[in-house]
Amino acid sequence: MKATTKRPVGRPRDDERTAARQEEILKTATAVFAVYGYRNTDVQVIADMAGIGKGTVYRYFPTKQDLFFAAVDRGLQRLEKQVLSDRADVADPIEKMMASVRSFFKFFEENSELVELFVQERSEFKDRPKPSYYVYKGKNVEPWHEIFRQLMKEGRVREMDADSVFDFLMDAMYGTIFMHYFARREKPLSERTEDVLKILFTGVLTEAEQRRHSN
Amino acid sequence: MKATTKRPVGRPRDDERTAARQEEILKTATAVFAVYGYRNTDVQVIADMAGIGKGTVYRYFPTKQDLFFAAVDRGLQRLEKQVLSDRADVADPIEKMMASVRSFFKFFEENSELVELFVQERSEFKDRPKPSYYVYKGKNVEPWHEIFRQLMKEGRVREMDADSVFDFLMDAMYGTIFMHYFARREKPLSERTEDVLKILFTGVLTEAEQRRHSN
Amino acid sequence: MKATTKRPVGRPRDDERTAARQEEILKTATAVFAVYGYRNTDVQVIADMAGIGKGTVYRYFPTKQDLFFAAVDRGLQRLEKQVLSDRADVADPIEKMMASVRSFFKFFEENSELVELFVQERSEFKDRPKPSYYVYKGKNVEPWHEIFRQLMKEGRVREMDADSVFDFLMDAMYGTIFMHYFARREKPLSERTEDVLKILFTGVLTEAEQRRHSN
Amino acid sequence: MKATTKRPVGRPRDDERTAARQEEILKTATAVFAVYGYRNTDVQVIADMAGIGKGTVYRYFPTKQDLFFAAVDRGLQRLEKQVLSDRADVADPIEKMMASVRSFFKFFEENSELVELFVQERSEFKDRPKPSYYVYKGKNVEPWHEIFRQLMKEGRVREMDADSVFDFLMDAMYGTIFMHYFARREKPLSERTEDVLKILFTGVLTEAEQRRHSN
DNA sequence: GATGAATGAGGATTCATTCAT
DNA sequence: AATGAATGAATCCTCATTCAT
Repeated sequence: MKATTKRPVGRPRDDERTAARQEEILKTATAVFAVYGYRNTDVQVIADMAGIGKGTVYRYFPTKQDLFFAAVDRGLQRLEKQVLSDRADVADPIEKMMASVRSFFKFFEENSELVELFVQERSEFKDRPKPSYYVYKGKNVEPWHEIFRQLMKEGRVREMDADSVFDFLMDAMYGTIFMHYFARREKPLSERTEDVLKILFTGVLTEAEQRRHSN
Repeated sequence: MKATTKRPVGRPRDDERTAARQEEILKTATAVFAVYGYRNTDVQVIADMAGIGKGTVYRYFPTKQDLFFAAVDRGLQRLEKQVLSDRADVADPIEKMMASVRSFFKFFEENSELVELFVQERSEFKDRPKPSYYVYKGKNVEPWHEIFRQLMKEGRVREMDADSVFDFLMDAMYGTIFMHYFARREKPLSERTEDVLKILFTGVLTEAEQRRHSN
Repeated sequence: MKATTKRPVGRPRDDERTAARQEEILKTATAVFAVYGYRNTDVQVIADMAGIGKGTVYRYFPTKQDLFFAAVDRGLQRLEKQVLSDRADVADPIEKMMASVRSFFKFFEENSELVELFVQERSEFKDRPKPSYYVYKGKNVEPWHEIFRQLMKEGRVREMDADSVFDFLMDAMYGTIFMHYFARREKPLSERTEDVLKILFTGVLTEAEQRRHSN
Repeated sequence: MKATTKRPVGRPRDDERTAARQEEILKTATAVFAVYGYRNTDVQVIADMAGIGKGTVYRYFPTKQDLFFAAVDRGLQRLEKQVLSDRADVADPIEKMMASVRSFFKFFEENSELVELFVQERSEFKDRPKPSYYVYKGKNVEPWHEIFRQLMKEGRVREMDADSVFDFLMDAMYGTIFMHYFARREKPLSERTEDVLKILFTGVLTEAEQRRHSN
């Protein structure tokens, strides 16, 4: 049996250095992948931009694919962290929704490279068992369902299938950021937030038409 | 004496055969690109699946890129044609909207490879001057604006910026199809149509909450 | 059994037409090969420039190589014809030499593409049993030897190995045209004729030095 | 404490090994290009003959063209070096000329592949800004002019345009080596040296005829 | 005979990954 | 541990030649 890690002193700094370098590589890789695309990116370029040797990159990430996935996952974690943080202090469920959407758009406005990474993940790795946004959604589906159920019980949100609402929300949100960058809109993403929330909340029809339409 | 037809005495052109073969190549290419992705697709495979020589593919499309773009454009044209056709006989503007959305979803349900092509186009050719959906949107923006303006004048749609509504509609629609395939939902896309329309039309809030929210 | 060609009248014009077309192809091919080089020349381009179909080119010349060789040979024949014609009326052997050299340079000045063809023949077909200039030289070696022998007998040309003189003459002549085009000299080739003849005839040393050198 | 050498802690460069390998590649490439011709040469063959991977060849020379040019340039440098070295200890200008010509012929006798490379350079890269022999000539033109001027002043070389003499010399020299290999002469090139020098110096005419001819 | 559509062998180049130092 | 030299599998594209019309 090997000795268990118990050497008390030694060089504990290395772990830190390792983590910092890993983060540095991921940051660089994210930027490069976003600009050139996964297939058009030469690992050498990432190494150069990170100021390290190519072999070192491979020391931290065994394959280019691993590196890419790690970059995507890092982005997802940062997204999740920011959204959770931004809505943490909000109590009212509707406000919570609004805060989430705002945070979501703000994040992608500041990290637009991530949109590219998501698209590339889908484009290159159709068969990745757990595409990233999927994971993200998975983790969030329960809390959101909870919010919706509560709002329906309170009579603030129309009685409808919680899944449908949630899916629509996700689709509208992801669709908005995708299209924003696909279509190269110039209006800042954050400025679209209120429009999206308004339509999501109240729909496009007038009250009268809504009623007529319900029959 | 025969009419002087310059010099071509040899094998006469067969435009029909040419067009059919081109269509065949595009169909095959669409399928193959969708499955393997642009970069992972070997033109040889397309040729094999189409049952022709590789040189023939290059005879019809000078580069792999040209072939890809042609496949995307063919898809767009078919989409446009179907949507226009499906809503042609609908008079009421709101019914027109509904018919469009239904047609749109139906089309992508039947041609899900196109979703892949769109994603790949963005992923590989970020700088294509006119990404396809963009063109599609461009052509449709004016008719839609017209519909919205009319509906607002009739008091059937809330007074709001027509651009915002249109963008939201596009985002929600494209977002829905993207997410549908990204997230590998199992529910058929067509079944989501009514949900999407309903939320789009009436929002998620109850009437009471909508009013409260408007203040 | 097929009828043997005995129809007395018919279309005797065809042979002429065939010959003219063959000549036309060779002329075009010479120009195109000279500009792009053998390997970089697409037979399609020759066909296009000749205003005929590619298949027709292959009807006249079974392979690209055959076409190239035919173009070279055509050039050689024209060269030989011109040189022989230009010196036909000259009686004095030294004048004959001068006329030949002048004619040679003049020909390549007017048909500089041929220089390219010769170079390419050597570059691409090292193993051609009978490289063109070789053939040319072969046909001419005997007449020239005769001229030299006569001049030596008359005491007008120094006693030396006729082969050496002939080789030197050929080398100096071909060397001059090669270098002229290789080095892209601007002075017309024809203007070099007298310089070359003078050095060839009298050498570069002064009389005094020549004598000193002979000891 | 060690001197701070930036970051490179990894495998140290081995400039010597690199230079040796580069030289090895060029030597192999020269031989292969000479035998098969530029266009008919598969870089894989060069790699195989050099006993290295194809990728390694491309690591040293980014394109096949670069490799070819490097091979030509290496040949030229060796030629120049040898000629300069062989005539370095010769003081008398005429002896210098003779030494140069002998050295030149000797070099190409021992490096006949270079003749092929020169021809191919012309054949494939007509538009290379500075064809090799051109560069060679350019570097040598001034020293040679100096020699000629001096000889004329001393009354050892006939008064004539130094350019004409130089061009003739170059043409005769290059022409001789070209023709020697084009025509596959069997007599060793070095044995032609004296013949060439003799004619170059004294011409072919007898003294009497030279005089008659000068009028 | 003439034409040009179809074919596929051939070859340059890229770049992920390995591994000697 | 870090580095970058070495490798070769993978792929796009060209174009001589064939052959149906």
